[in-house]
Amino acid sequence: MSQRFSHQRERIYRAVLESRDHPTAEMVYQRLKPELPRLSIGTVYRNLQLLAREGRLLELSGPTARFDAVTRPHTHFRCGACGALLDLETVPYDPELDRAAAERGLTVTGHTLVFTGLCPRCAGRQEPA
Amino acid sequence: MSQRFSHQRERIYRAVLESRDHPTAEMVYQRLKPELPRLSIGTVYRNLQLLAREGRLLELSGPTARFDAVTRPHTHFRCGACGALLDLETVPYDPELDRAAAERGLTVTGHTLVFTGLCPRCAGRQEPA
DNA sequence: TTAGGTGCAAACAATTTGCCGTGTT
DNA sequence: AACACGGCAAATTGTTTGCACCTAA
Repeated sequence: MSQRFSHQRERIYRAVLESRDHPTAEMVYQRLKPELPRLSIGTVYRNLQLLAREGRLLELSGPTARFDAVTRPHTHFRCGACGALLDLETVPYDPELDRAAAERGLTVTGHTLVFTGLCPRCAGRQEPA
Repeated sequence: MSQRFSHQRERIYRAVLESRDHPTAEMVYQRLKPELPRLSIGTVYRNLQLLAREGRLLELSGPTARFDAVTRPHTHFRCGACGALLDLETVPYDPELDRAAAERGLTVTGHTLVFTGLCPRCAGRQEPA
């Protein structure tokens, strides 16, 4: 788990830090390639993942797509350990949020609110289920 | 755009409807396989996608992973047309939400709130950018 | 009859991993 | 010297698509 200083990691981190568009791994790769011609896409994935695990970066939207027959906007909880995706009661959120989007000229058709953390089962274990 | 009745589609829809775990395409496929041995995974993907477009199902979490160097929980907006991912000002949401999760024994470490809709640029066009 | 739907397999795309030489401590 | 790191390419996964046949309307 210990880790040492790495040039590539810092460059990857800064590439994200200096971006305004929430880049994908591929986008980070393309941006760094001119400066770091020997950089490999695998390294980008490895480091983005590591930085996200450390909390230096935030990863938006998880891996595989999941579906829900309840189509009205509601709230989910994703267990970071076992990957379970649970429903939460629909709790009204501050409508101020919708307004904030509208003021920026954005047409809001819906929203997704996902909590992340640990489910009771995983919280009581060393190893995830 | 017209569509006719399809047994598989209904079974796929019902499989999601009767699940409590927000299944992936693969999970739906595995569950239906015993009853529909000739079902193919491609059909499952095709129909889940179609049902989601129609609004009969909700698709959670978008396609490719995107990263953000702002790690405190904040709000995003995804344009459904061009895929742009924008930041919204951090607007406080009802703290009731955190409490609701805690009451279910869930350890909440963060949350992701993503609005969906159209960005100003795409809202003013026929064809997405 | 005539589109739309499906199975099957091939094609793609996104992400991960093994191997082995390199860099950091 | 020990062990983390990075390049490269192969391997996995997740998802889409072309094609020929099937089926609802």
